Amino acid sequence: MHTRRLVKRSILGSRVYAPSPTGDGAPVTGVVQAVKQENRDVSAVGARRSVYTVLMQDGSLKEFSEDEIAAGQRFTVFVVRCFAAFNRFLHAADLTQSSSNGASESYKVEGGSLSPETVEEHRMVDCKRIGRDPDTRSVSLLEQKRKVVSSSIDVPHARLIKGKAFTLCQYPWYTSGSHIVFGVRRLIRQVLAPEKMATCDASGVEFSSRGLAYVRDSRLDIIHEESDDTSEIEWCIDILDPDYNPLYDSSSSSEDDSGKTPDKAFDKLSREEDDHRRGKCTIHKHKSQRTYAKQKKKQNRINSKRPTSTRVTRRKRSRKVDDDGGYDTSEDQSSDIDVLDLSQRRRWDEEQPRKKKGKKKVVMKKTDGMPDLSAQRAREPHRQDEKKRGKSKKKKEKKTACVHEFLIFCDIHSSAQAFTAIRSEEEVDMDKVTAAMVLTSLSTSPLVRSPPVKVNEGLSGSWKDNGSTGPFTPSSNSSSGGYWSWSAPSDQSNPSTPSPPLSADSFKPFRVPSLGGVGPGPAGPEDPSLDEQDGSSLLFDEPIPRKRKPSHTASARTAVMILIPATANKDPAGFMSPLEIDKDSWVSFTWANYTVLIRDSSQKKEMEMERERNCDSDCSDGEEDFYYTEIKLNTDSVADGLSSLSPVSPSVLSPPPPPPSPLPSINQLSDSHRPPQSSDTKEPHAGGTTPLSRSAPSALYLIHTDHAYQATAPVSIPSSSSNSAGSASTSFTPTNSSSFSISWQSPPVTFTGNTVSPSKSQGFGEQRSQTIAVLSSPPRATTALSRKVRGEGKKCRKVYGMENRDMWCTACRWKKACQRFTD
DNA sequence: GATGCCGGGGA
DNA sequence: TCCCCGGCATC
Ligand SMILES: [Zn+2]
Repeated sequence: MHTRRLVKRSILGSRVYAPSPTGDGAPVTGVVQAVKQENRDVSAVGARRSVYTVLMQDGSLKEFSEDEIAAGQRFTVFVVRCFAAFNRFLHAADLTQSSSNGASESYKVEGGSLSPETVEEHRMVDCKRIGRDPDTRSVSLLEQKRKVVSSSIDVPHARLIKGKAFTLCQYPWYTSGSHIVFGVRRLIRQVLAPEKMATCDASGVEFSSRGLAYVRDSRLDIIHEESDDTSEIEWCIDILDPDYNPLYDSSSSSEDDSGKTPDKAFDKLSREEDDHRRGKCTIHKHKSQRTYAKQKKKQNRINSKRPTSTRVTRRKRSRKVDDDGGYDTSEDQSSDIDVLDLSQRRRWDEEQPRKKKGKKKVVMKKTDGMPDLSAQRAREPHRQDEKKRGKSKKKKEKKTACVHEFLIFCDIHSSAQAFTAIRSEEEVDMDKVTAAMVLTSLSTSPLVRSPPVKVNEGLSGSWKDNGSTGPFTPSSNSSSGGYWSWSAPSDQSNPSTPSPPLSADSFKPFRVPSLGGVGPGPAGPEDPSLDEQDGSSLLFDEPIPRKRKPSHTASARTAVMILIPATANKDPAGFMSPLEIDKDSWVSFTWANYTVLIRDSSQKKEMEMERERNCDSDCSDGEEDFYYTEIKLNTDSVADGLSSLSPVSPSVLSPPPPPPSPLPSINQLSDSHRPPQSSDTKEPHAGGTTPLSRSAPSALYLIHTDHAYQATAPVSIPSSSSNSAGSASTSFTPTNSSSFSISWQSPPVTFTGNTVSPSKSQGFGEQRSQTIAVLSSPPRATTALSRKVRGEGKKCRKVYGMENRDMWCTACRWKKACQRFTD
């Protein structure tokens, strides 16, 4: 299968983690040089195994089985898995373990406690226990993937919950005891198939109702919700009014409940948290406001609902979570209450040791009018059955869409769906291909507005700690539609950049402020300019290209996600902060025990292009633009962070062949090591700007997804140990860069470096000169310039088809340059 | 093979 | 000037 081939290819050159020679946990990195197939009967998986020849840092070549180098791959999987797990997590009331990190800081959203292991566990559970020991690395990768897949399949079920959960995450300050007003969105456009999802854009969503929810521990109880059209509601919750703090509201969730919330306690809590909230909420507010504006229609209704009345009772759907990780989604229109159990936050309990049934039983109760979950469950027993759920695919998908909207990782979601779809069609064995596909699909998925999810937890994570800023705070502004924005946690004033008026679609870059602490202030101060430039990072809003559209389209969407486990100890690898690569273009937040960095490169690219256009400087033609853009991207992203990447020199003609060999440890990439030449980076990242690098979570995994099904092999970058030095590290090879997926357009990780266009790697200046040169040479220039480069966009012919030739613009009819769809 | 369009040409 | 079309560079 073609795909398969692609995958393989992409694997080549990928950085992987190999078991450490010493046997202890620290893995070693290497680059895959070759992949051999071994036909073993891998009964279980039914797939053949691959043996990877990896070039180790020390220059030696070693062969590893898939299992052994799973890390990299694992990453891919991991991501998926994580999400799936997350869902589970959300659902599972039991995750009591909250973990590890003492994260119980105040606001942590619960997700924080998920440790990889945990994830694994859950996953396993979900997966029906395939019988693997999560910890065992020996498990074959395939197997792992498989599992993952399966779990991801489950995802759809969780959509609602997920959405909620995420929402909560976004607003970490809503801790137990908080009340929130939420909105339920409904997807206007029903998305039935993953394919279509791509088409779903933000416009397809509108608020259909609002309600009040109470955050209890990690659970989000929907106390009251109003909506007109229940059936259509997808139940994505959006918090509309962060400030609203109906202390008086009741609805407690305690189990027993009667519905009363201990106001006092609650109050206390709220107060306690208030401070936090305040600061954090700021930006948020913006969003809210906007939202409000947008949703005016509904507002009327809503208003009435507001606070005072707290106990509502209407329920439309209810959902429950099981301890065992199973969750119930009763998404049906019928249920009234939604309960979200994020995890166990003990806080509330502590304060009010209420009754929790053993673990978290999820049973939430609603106050008055809310029937117990169990009751509901009873009502909707069918839902409980997972299998059943599976059957009703349509439903699932539909809902998923909803979730999609809210997740930062919408893409992922989609991919999950895509995957699901694929799987359903044929029992696919989850192998790399599949995984790759999943990832790929991720990138294409439509995101409606997906706000970045931010979990502000008190992770021990290094990132957060740094600087004054505290946890990550992406400062983004709202963008699209004003839907999402993050607020800065600690600062009361919103540190984050004020949201400048962005074009509707534009997104500001999320900056990860001083993560390292080294950096100057939190957000933006460092480089305002940067913001502007890279801001594109998280634009999920742009119009979504059709799925599977060629990556070339400007709108191609790709997303890179990096998860950095907070559990440093566990993960041996060192880590590098992607931020280093391009801090401005990454959106980061913490999730569970991970620091998650996401970047939608396409957006970035788009922005860049836009900018370029505006500047319209040298490059006059499309082609030039294109290149220019590319360059820029590389520059910015890669160079910026990696600086060294640049193949250094500048000779235009000869792009430096990427030396596959030494894997530079990312850490080294850090500023200090930057090669002087990096030139291009426009942004002055002064030393120390790469905060991330310093802090370091232990391992970093990176995923790269790309539109075109070029499956990119996930790369895991273990930076291991050495922060310092430089031993091996030299500079990033182009390859690496690609692995980092900085330049989305470039082919998947081909190790060969992106030969794609040498020029790309060059600095601007160089580029420019090159351009000039070209122009100067008459012959060439003429030829080149003479013919207009074909625009990327579809023209009349394509749009309307030959059948409707009459609909074409005249130019098209005459075979002249299209006037209607100009690029 | 399908497109997008330039350069020619006929009417 | 309006329309077509061959042909070629791209996709
Ligand atoms: Zn046209």
